[in-house]
Amino acid sequence: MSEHQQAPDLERMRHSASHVMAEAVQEIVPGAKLGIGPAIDTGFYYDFDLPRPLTQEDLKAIEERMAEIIKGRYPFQRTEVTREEALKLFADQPYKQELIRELPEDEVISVYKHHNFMDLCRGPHVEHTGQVPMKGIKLLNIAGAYWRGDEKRPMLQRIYGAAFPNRQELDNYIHFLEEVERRDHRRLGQELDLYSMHELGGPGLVYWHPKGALIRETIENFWRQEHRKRGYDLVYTPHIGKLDLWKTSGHWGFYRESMYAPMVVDDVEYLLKPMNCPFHILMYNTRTHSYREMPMRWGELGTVYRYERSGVLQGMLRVRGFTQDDAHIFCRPDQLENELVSVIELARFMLQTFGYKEYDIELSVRDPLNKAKYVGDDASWEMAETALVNALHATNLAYKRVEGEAKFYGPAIDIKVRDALGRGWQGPTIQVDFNEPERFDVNYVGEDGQPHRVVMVHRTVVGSMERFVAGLIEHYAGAFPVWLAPVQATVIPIADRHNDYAWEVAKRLKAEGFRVEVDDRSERMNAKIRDAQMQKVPYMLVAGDREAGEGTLAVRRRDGQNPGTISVDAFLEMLRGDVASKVIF
RNA sequence: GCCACCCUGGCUCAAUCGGCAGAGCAGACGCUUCGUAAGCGCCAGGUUUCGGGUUCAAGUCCCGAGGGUGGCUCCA
Repeated sequence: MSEHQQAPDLERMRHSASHVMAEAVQEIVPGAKLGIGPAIDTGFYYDFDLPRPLTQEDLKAIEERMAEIIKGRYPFQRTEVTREEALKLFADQPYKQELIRELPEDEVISVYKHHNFMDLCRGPHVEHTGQVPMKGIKLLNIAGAYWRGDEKRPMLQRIYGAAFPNRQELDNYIHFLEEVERRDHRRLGQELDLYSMHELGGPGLVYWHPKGALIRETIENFWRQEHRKRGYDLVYTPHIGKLDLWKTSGHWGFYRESMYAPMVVDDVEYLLKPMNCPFHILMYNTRTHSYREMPMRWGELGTVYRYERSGVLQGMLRVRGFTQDDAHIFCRPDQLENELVSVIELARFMLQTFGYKEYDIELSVRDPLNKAKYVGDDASWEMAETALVNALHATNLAYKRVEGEAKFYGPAIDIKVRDALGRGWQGPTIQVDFNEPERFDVNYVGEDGQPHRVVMVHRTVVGSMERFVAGLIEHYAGAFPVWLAPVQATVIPIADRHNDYAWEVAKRLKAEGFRVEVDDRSERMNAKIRDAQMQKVPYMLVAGDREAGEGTLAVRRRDGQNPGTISVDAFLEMLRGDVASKVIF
């Protein structure tokens, strides 16, 4: 599943498969104009400009035709051609013409031909179409894709195909896709009654149901506790601010497309906040600060609103209103590196607690070709980047430098976490900002009695509550560890005569602060177990004649590792241990 | 926003060619009192997302809007 490790011959086979598919498409939909068709992580795709939309049935026909082409064992033949020859060969292929014209002067231009299909292509390819294993190939879906990824250019139709060396590996991949679907936070969010969204309420706006809210509250409490431990103070700020504030901060100039239109209050324009930083700066500037106070760390679970284009919204992962676990650190330049290091350590601690064992670290810097998208001068950007690099070196972490990923006000360390399925998620982000302190004239008084410019660090460790919880739902497949589970145990009386005992036990557990339910419906025990199991409750506590008689519980754990029949006290001890250790099962 | 597809009780889905909107689950009620993943019966639940149109007749065909899904572009 990783692009870094794609074997050269696997990539070659996938690319050849895309050519085979392109031939099939050209036969089935006459007049197809070819875009590009590369190999990707799990297979390949090819983009076409077609006179009609493709349908699901087309995919079937294309697959069948591919099988025939593969059976033909047609050799792939490479030919080198001059630019003029190439233009002539692809006279009726406008997209290929564009590609040819843009090839550098000294580039060797090659075309690959198999059977009746020829494509402009650098190669390499397999020897003949028979080396493409049809049993390892499945066309998956049809999607729109802009020509060359540019939304101002025509939209082509893209066919994605999975391609693996054999049937077994393809099946594994299909199972992976099914597992992804099984864990989908939108499905589980509904089944487990965690959250909803409403057509009438507006897209991209999340309603946290009691169980989802409980998970969030638990995470937030943990977050507050860990931040206080590390010298953070917590603050609250408003949800709207005057337009002038956002002009001063630079958001109006550089972030406007993500902000909601101003609302007018008493003839003055206000904006819904897309970020918390300017508010924290206003608070900082309410008085002078001494170098002795530095660093000051202000955290806020701040709810922000950002306009996101309708097509990008996705469950709780991509929404229009969300709560960031934001914090801003105001510090002296000499403190910056230490602060960055401790933020990185905090971030790693949090990730580890939630069971994210692997992550990739990226250093996000400006797009050097498009500096107009960012505020501030080169010198500050370089200073900021150097500080981040030094912090990464100090923590001994490997990272990748990614151009064009910086925020508009400064470079960042972005941590991408890997979940239980190996998929990457946006995790913590740490940004150095020399610009807003400049714009808001943010100072401290130095040892020399003179004002000095503050350096600001913006950082989140979980990102946003919405995205983080969505990630956790999928990471845990809905089976939250005991400390987070909205219902930690369900007491299951076998018959109605055990209800009193069940409630008595539940009362004791609740008195200790645990989240316990009693299923006293007039149902069979089997049905109650099934329901609790499907709600992914960690512990089911069966209470029948024997248990009621001796003050015990028959404990069933949702993962099948059953502790057996134990006393209520012993179970209490077990729960306390699970919560304290935050154990994941 | 763009391309394609989708929208039928709370949920998951049926409804032949345009011809009386139906089932399972969930819910209410009743029976059952049961030992580790669904006990039985009965009842209720619908302006087929919304607004127009075509037709003797629209869940079904056409137009528009809203919402969603998969991508593209963009992001916590």
